[in-house]
Amino acid sequence: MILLDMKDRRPIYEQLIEKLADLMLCGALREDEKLPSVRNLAADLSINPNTIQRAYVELERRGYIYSIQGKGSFVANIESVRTDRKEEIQNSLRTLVLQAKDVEMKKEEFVALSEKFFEEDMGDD
Amino acid sequence: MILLDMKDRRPIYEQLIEKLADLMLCGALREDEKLPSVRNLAADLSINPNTIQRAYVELERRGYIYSIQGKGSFVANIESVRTDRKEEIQNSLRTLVLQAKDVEMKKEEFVALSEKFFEEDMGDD
Amino acid sequence: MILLDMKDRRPIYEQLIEKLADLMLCGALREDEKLPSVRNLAADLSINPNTIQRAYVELERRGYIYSIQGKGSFVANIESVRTDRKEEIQNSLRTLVLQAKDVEMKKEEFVALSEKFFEEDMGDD
Amino acid sequence: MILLDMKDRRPIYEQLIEKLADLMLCGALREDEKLPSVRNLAADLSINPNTIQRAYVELERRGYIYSIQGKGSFVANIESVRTDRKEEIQNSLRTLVLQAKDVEMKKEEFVALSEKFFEEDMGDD
DNA sequence: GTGGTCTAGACCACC
DNA sequence: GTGGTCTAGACCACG
Repeated sequence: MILLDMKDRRPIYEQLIEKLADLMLCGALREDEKLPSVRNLAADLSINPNTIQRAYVELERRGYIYSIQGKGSFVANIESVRTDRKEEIQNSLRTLVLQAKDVEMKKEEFVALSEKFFEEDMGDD
Repeated sequence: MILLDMKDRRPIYEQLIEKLADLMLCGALREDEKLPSVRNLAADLSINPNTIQRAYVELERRGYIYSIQGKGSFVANIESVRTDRKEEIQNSLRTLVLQAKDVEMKKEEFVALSEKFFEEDMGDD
Repeated sequence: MILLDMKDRRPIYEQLIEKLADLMLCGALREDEKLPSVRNLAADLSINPNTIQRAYVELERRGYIYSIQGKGSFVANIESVRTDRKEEIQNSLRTLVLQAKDVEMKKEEFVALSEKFFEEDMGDD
Repeated sequence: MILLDMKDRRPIYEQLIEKLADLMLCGALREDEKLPSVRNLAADLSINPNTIQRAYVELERRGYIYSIQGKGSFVANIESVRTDRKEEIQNSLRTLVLQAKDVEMKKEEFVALSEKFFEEDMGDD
């Protein structure tokens, strides 16, 4: 269900956050559905429970999940996840455009690339 | 000439690399022009010479500059810098498009945003 | 009669204690009136009977209710509940005033806020 | 400089956050001043460095401090700390007023208590 | 069994 | 030396 990339320079807990958010966005985890327990997921991924816990804490802080002592962790409002992610994308796009202008890439070229990328992975959708 | 942001979470040597590459791209540093000496730049920016050295080593590894023993470091082929940066931008754009599709952002919306960002900072150009 | 908030971070038994005390204060539970049985209340709220039991034990410890073997639990002296609660409020207010002084909030501002809060929810009363 | 209460039910890292914020508010820690290093403070308080780290991370998340790899942690904008705290106090006060109304405490009594508390610790100021 | 906290000790990147 | 991440293993409160 979740694949970690140990070669990735980003910390594991950050990868976990992203992967879990992705699962919510793609519908694999639905609202109020129970997430795997800290210990189970740790065993599945063969990493330390503390690392899972850290990811869950951050997900809760962001309002993506809610945890209940003695019961487990559950998916909160998915729409807020989508909104957050959309905002992040806008920010990334803005800085990317700034960089594109630095290398004198023209608007037309940038847009053409965007459209190409949008279409080339259509099979995944 | 160079302003570092100590509060930026990225390592200083990385900021340095980016800033120096930017200076090459914008024409402030021309081909075969001499870069400031490690010690001078360290003094100017009041940071550790080791940090400058690390940035220069990385810039040389990427082929952006070349060093001559006893003479200093010099700007190499700027066009290659531009090409590299362009490739990085393409990769970033590809992953960004993938994320956009995850949050169900439509191609039209993405392109419209891109065009907006291209135009809104025209004054800075 | 009682609504629990499973997403509330406080333990359920603590919420139960507060809610039951509130019911006594507002007159919904009168002196010597019988409380619902542990099993009934557990069924009504669909939570574990142990949790109800824990709340009842604590309520008895505080002298808010008394239990008779084989008959059930009953409301004790409500006035003592009110007195207790009042004392807690005084303590909270004292520490809140200390904090207010730490952020250089003036007495006048604090009192004005208090008066505002007293009046703004009058409709609920 | 910092005293922890091991009997306090709140987690140590939370107490630490509060104490450090207090030190900023009372002027013992000034803007851009260096905080004790994670390891030093851990040794001073005889607790685990991880616990200090956790407090620092949360303080940084709230924008109270900023950390620089290899250099240390530093006090950020104190005014924002004060503003945050003030908001928390208002929220506490609002719920406290609601509770006061539940026990039929009159506005006049509440205000009188507030004023008394404001004056009785004047010696500490 | 579940989440939440803490300790002890390790390794890394950065300066 | 600094902060940042991770592991291993423990204990507690809750249901």
